[in-house]
Amino acid sequence: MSDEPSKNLYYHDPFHDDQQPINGTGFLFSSDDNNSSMYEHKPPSIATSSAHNNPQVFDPSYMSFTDCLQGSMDYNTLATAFNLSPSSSEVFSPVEGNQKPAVHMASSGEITPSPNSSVSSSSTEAGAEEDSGKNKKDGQGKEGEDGGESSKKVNKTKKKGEKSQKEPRFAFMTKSEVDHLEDGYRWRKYGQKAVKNSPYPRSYYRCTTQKCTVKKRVERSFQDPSIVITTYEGQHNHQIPTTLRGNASQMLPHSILAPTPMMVPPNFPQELLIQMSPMDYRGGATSYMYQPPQTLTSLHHHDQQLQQLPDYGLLQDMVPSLMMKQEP
DNA sequence: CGCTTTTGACCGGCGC
DNA sequence: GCGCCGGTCAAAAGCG
Repeated sequence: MSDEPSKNLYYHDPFHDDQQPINGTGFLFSSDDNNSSMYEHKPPSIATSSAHNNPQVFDPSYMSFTDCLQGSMDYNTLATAFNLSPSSSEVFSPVEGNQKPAVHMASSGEITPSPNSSVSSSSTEAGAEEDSGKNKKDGQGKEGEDGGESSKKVNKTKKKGEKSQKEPRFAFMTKSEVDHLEDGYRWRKYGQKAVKNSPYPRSYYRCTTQKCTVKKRVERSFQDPSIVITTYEGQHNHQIPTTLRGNASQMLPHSILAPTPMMVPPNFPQELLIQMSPMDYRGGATSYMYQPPQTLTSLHHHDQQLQQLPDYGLLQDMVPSLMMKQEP
């Protein structure tokens, strides 16, 4: 693997083949429609084989994807958590259609090795990957009627009618040597597939907590092997299992959800913003942390705390001062 | 022994 | 209708 900081990253759309040049790193979100961002993730301190990799924690309150997922922090914070420079975060708004996704880079400061980056995403999984039938067998209730078919027949009873509701999802790129980044939750790998046009496979994980249907896909960019693209789908309906370095759920100060308005792309889909709203850190793979500077009106499901304005206070404790320069 | 990973098969959607 | 492809299943293997 190349450890050298790549100058030009290419984001290989997880769901499509188009890859776009990326300078530096970014962070991409994606939701129903999809969009994503990417940030750099310092490779695990000591090349842990690949078992558990702890994202270069920034100590006191260890933050991880989880934090991000749960919406207790914005991706700036998240970036910080991974020793990334916030300035290297970018957000793209997905665009339905083929229109080129709008890339936005937040240059809150520029402490990054990588000047500016331009990432484009277009992971419009809306159509195709829609979930080709997820929801199939609720949970895992396979009737196991193996009958007599020696051939392992996957008798899945998926109702085609119900197009399984599209779970909110988001993806982000991480610069890491390990594929499966530790995020506080427990995941069980349930599949791996070769990715077209890429030598790297895509792994499928499912949250092991009962009744939790959150899934995530992890794949490595073939353009830049040092980049890992993680896509979360669904929301956790439980708290972070207390395991990893302590009680993760306790490490997240509730006020870490300081959004960075300026990071919101002008034309960022409001719907996404909504879905990206912070829920409490009780769970929710799709709680995003930033809110549009102005609108948060049309709320959907997770609108509970959407409207509350972020509290930048605590964030300051967590993130470098530079990130705070952009407060309202 | 229980849980996770591996891996080939299967399923359904989509494009041709 | 057929083939491709992404996603998932589930038995077997691996691991602590």
